[in-house]
Amino acid sequence: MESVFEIIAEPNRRAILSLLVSSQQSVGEIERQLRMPQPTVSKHLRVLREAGFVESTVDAQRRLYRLKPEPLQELDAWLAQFRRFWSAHVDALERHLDRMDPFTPAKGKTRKGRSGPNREGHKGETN
Amino acid sequence: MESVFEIIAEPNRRAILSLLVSSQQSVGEIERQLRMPQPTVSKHLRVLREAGFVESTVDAQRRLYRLKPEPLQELDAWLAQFRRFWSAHVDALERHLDRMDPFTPAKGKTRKGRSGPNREGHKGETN
DNA sequence: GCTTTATATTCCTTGACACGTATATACTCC
DNA sequence: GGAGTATATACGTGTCAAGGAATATAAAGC
Repeated sequence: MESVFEIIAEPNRRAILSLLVSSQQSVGEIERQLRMPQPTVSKHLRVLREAGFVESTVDAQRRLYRLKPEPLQELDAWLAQFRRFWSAHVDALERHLDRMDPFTPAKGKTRKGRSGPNREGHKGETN
Repeated sequence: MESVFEIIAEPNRRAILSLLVSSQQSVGEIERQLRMPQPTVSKHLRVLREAGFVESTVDAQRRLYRLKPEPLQELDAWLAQFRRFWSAHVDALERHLDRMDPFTPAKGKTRKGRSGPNREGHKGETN
């Protein structure tokens, strides 16, 4: 249970994070809004806390939990390497479609069959 | 094994994705570059393919795998909800530091003290 | 057709983790 | 100080996925 990625793999934890994005919440509030048993909430909060996703503040018997940005930024940083790719991909797709159908009325969808070669060295068919 | 998040929780799968971002690769090339057993590569590729992260192209006995953008964009979309938060957080942190240490030479910016109340209702100490 | 090369799949074992239930800790208020 | 409230932890259990080893599928070339 080390990496940022494993932490957010759990749906309940993602729900908690999404809930905390608006404002800090006590354990009880999370429990009620997400309709999950209190021990479950506490356990997930523990994981999130130890991974640096949240921090807690004591208010009498309550603990107020709020988000910390660093781990999510780390995730964002990992994702960054793919952004270049997918913008390039959109361009390539557009060129590809252009080649296939020069008469597409831009945003229209009346595409017809094609006959030209693939871009790049594709030698077979997509699975 | 449904969600995008569970898919990328696995380190080897992330390695494969990172490898494919530069260009498409055959199973053997992935196997050699990442130094993992071939069945492992094939199994992870299967997961990635079924989740839409990659697609494959047949080239004789080889299969060339390449990235598909959609699942990663979905991840990016989820992350988007937190971006607002963490830009706000940077501002808050700066105000906080201002308050704590008025004399920090902080990268050339002379910080001055302040006196206003905290934002939000913090009532205790951070753990 | 047989061998080599490339990839996929099956079977088995193991470990991690999420959950429920029960209990512990801690604070408040009367 | 005892009851009530809020949160954390411990323990036992079931599930599921990752890994290794062996094998299956399939294409290429001689």
